[in-house]
Amino acid sequence: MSVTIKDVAKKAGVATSTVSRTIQDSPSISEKTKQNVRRVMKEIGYRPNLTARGLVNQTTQTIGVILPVSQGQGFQNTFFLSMIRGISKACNEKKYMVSIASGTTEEELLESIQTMAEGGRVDGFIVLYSKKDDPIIEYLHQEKVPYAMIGKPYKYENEMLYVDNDNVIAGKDAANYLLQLGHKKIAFIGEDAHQMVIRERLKGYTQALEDAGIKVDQELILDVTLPEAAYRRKMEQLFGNNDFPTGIVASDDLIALNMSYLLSGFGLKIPTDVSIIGFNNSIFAEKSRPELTSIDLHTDSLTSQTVYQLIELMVGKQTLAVKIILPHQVIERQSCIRNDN
Amino acid sequence: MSVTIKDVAKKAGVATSTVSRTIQDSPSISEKTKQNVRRVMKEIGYRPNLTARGLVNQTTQTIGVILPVSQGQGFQNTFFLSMIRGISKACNEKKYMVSIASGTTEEELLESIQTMAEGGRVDGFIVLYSKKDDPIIEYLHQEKVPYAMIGKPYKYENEMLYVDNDNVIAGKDAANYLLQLGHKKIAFIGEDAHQMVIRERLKGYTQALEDAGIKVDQELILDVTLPEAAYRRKMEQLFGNNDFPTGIVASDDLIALNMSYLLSGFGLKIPTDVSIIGFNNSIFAEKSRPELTSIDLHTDSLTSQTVYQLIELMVGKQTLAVKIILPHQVIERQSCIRNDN
DNA sequence: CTGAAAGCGCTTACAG
DNA sequence: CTGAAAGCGCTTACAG
Repeated sequence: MSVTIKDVAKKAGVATSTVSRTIQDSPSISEKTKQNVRRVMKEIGYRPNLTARGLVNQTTQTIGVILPVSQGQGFQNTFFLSMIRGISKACNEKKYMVSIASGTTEEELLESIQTMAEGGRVDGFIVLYSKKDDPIIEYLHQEKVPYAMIGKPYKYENEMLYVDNDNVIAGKDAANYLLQLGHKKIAFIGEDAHQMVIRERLKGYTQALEDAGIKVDQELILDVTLPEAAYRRKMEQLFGNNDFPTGIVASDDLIALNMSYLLSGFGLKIPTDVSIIGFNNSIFAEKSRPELTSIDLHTDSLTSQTVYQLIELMVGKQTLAVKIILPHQVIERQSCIRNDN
Repeated sequence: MSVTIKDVAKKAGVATSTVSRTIQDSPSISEKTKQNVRRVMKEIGYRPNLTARGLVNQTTQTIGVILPVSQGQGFQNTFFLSMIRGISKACNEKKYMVSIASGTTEEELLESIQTMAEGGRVDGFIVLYSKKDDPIIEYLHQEKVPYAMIGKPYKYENEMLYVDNDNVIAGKDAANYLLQLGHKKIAFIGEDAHQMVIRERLKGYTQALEDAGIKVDQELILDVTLPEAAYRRKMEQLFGNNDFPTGIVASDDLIALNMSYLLSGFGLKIPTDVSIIGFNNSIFAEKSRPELTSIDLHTDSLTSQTVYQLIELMVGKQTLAVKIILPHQVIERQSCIRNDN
């Protein structure tokens, strides 16, 4: 139905191969012919059929993005969407397309990834999460499908491409920021301790406290995914009396936001009573009142670097297991103040 | 590199056409041959090359999902991700893939959509937003690319496929819910009045109040996208004295969540002082404390219906401009109580 | 019930 | 500098 290379060739009075070569701007075609062909292409509105091109080149110019199996990832929502957007942006620039692989169960996800990979619909994948014993990673690895991870791998760390922040140091910096402001009793609130990111940030938090000569109290560490009742009890324990923590490291801006509301239930205000610092420097950090001090992770570079590196890998220019660690920085806003008790 | 239909044919001692037909489970092939061929396929790990198939069938089995140009859509984040997940789920089921079209500018978005559409990489699109004078819609319409909208179209309403809630009635129901609880002074907080959804919900809110014989006070209507200072001033005006609204209709759960925090700044508590109802019945409604009463919009059906209908349209089984309006319902939680002043 | 052949829209050696 | 031909991995009339 649409106009093909043949139509262009006929109308321009050349062979299809000549048209193909001018599309690729091959130096073996004279400038004159190229111009003529280009004119015709414009005239009849030719657009190359990417499917046909893909078939002969054995390449699809598309990257698959793998979302974690959906469940309880509530607070991470915003992170994934910005990842998708960032990847999409970098891909637009490189003339790649992006496909989404997602599923309600691990089987569904794997199935979808398999048909994409083996059906030749993507050249490679970007995995947006990291967890232990992940059959998806196992599959990609076994089948030697090109892939990259945003985050820190549990396994194959030295054999795969990944882009990440140093979340241990980031966690440390968050805690240090509060320590430096004079806070002594600092809590850590995270979502789902099984996630690599959270574990690392928690580790950094722990180190910072230890380095400051403060004994780490397990009671100060809270997991949002705790059952309702248990969570409520712990909150009561922590903030229900006068000896409450004056500082909080929240593993995510949204968690910080929710936290501030919960605190108001105990009659505590941010930052007057409690200082809080989040991660991601997301839109929520800017939109919440007071504006949230947050650790910026350069998510833009996270996505663009991943895309560029993965493309190198896919076109075979590079086979090394490159790791890229991006810097982070504290963005100071209004949710933290000095505490000199 | 990978195993093709030819390999299967040779090993099974049949022609490639026979292999192709057994893949499609054609009735013209004997059960015996099919079984033999299937065995061989399994044995040597054959997976059809979707690109090749797409080339001959002139179909790609993929749906493009169009995200709005990114800017200030903060609170909607969660909505788009759940749409992507829902679409992906329905597509997995129907053996379709999903590609993402997104851009930082309208030009970038359009460009990306064009190469997808004209490059033959998608069979159709789902548009996840609705706005006035949208060049994207214009393009899709002119070029007769199959597409569907989730939401209510500004233009071509009678010529296109869309799936939506009745947001006017939903807005009305939200306001009525509060009215019925005895609230008289009810505020409406929304994000970006240019969006169709918000306009509709606001309209419903207005109607409900009028129907109840309450004059609608423009001061009670707040737009989150207002500049910082102006927003703060309006909040002060509304909640800075004793005559504050006792009920709030928030156009989104996240806005409601943020609102509750802001209110705590005025010493007001949910639901003791102010009752609040949100939209989307999102994870935030469940996770916030108190749990949020919210209007469920059946987002799952929103996505699945859209996918099914769009597929019908793409395969040409249907050319009508179907509209599907999904029901909604109030999910009662703990953020609203009676008010008998 | 099965196979040989043409074709989907491109690209790329190979000749000239 | 340009063209004729083969081929990427499939599907589908057309014959038999």
